[in-house]
Amino acid sequence: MRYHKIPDETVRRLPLYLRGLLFSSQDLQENISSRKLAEVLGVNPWQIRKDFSYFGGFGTPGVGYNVEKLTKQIKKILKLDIGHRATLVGVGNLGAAILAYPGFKIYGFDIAAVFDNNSKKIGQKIGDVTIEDVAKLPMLKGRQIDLGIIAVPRGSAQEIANILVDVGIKGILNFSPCRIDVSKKVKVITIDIAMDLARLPYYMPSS
Amino acid sequence: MRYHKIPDETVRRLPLYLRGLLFSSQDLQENISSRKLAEVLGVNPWQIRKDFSYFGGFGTPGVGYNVEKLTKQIKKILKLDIGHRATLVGVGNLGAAILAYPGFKIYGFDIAAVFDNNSKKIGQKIGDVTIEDVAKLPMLKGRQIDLGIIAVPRGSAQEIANILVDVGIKGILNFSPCRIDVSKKVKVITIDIAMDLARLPYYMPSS
DNA sequence: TAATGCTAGTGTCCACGTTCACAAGTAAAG
DNA sequence: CTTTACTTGTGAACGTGGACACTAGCATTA
Ligand SMILES: NC(=O)c1ccc[n+]([C@@H]2O[C@H](COP(=O)([O-])OP(=O)(O)OC[C@H]3O[C@@H](n4cnc5c(N)ncnc54)[C@H](O)[C@@H]3O)[C@@H](O)[C@H]2O)c1
Ligand SMILES: NC(=O)c1ccc[n+]([C@@H]2O[C@H](COP(=O)([O-])OP(=O)(O)OC[C@H]3O[C@@H](n4cnc5c(N)ncnc54)[C@H](O)[C@@H]3O)[C@@H](O)[C@H]2O)c1
Repeated sequence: MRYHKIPDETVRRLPLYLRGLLFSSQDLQENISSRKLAEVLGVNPWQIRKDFSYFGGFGTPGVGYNVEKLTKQIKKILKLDIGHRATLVGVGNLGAAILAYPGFKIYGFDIAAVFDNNSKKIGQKIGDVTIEDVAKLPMLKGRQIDLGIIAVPRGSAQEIANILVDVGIKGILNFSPCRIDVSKKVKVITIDIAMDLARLPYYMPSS
Repeated sequence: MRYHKIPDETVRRLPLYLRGLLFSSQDLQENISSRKLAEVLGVNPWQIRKDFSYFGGFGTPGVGYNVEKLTKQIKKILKLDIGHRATLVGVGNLGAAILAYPGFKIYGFDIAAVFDNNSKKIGQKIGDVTIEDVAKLPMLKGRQIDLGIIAVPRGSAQEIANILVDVGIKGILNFSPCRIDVSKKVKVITIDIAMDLARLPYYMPSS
């Protein structure tokens, strides 16, 4: 294998492959072929092989990929081999749903601290975390948290992001429908659910 | 302007432009330049102009784009000029959050029917809709609903999707972390929040 | 050992999308 | 009218990523 810059699109797909491996590991097959994995996920086999080839040979011709080894490799590439601790800011409708969602665990994420500014919510315990006052957010340093999840109203998102960056968070998942401007050292991914819904009608045959 | 196939990536960005126009329309400026809009959204001006150019000239050189006209045009292209009625299936943590979310309105969406299979929830009224028994989902036809939102556990997602297709839904927004297989006539967009979070660490400097 | 069947890895070509530079158009000021 | 400042619209160059075909490797069977 020669040197290759890894395409962003490949990185985008790796979690999908990982999901496929983790969810279909009930099959208890030791090996899985690119054809089989592609079938499960609804993608092309050669896309999968190409993506993996950027990182060196995982598989064995004639056999496929060892599920356990492949899973570990992808986790390592995505830096999910070490667990990550996240903080959630804003425990409203969406925040509460995220907090209750078990789906982050399979990727090794742990929501270890949550904040809100509503005095009625502060102190409440949800699952095994207690909602803290957002005023104390700036003191988060040293609690080994490297990810931030923003679920506050749009007007407060940038402000919260600034604090998160100050306390050393390296990645932000933002649910507010707005741009967030931070140091280039920090990666921000914004999910705007309404925007995704908005492009659905375009593809629908006009009734 | 000649004939051009509209790139998918352009369609993906149109809702973003629309969001920018709708949220910054408090400025009450009659016109907005591509430079200004780009600044607000954090994208490139020429990308915006290129995207708009696929649909013909919206703007006026030296002046910019008329905000109202542009807004209407984008809505028309995305088929958001006519309102859309959606049904939500699964009123759990996430479903409830979506139901409470006012952000769909600006794109003209209305969640007009919601379903669940939990007898404790059926009959409950949230906002101005009442949760109906999912067993009655197959009888949705004729209620002028063309969009479906799936927020049920992974194992039930495909089953619900099949019913939605049967009753004539043309577009599905799926929050379950799984593939959904439907007729090619129906557009499915799947949002997997955990997957987005999972690619965040890759971009973070290893501490 | 030889033959067969399956699968990974990869070089190459092609399609698509982004970037850019510039011509052409508008408005306002001189 | 002329000049200046600004903005759109777009052809063309460029870069990236996807589709594919083919080689090489492994395993199983004869
Ligand atoms: N609910 C959804 O389905 C949904 C979907 C997409 C996007 N969003 C976005 O997610 C964000 C949250 O949505 P929501 O429905 O949970 O809203 P919400 O009003 O239910 O919750 C917001 C929470 O943030 C808290 N909060 C407000 N300002 C704060 C601050 N400065 N610091 C800390 N906490 C603060 C509030 O006390 C509240 O608990 C919004 O930006 C919304 O646009 C929500
Ligand atoms: N909560 C989150 O933040 C989150 C994030 C990403 C994805 N998701 C996904 O969204 C889906 C829902 O998540 P949730 O947290 O709301 O789960 P949940 O368990 O809180 O809610 C599921 C709801 O669906 C109902 N339901 C179950 N089977 C049904 C059926 N066959 N027909 C109709 N209703 C049915 C249940 O009664 C319940 O009310 C899951 O697939 C989950 O993976 C959730």
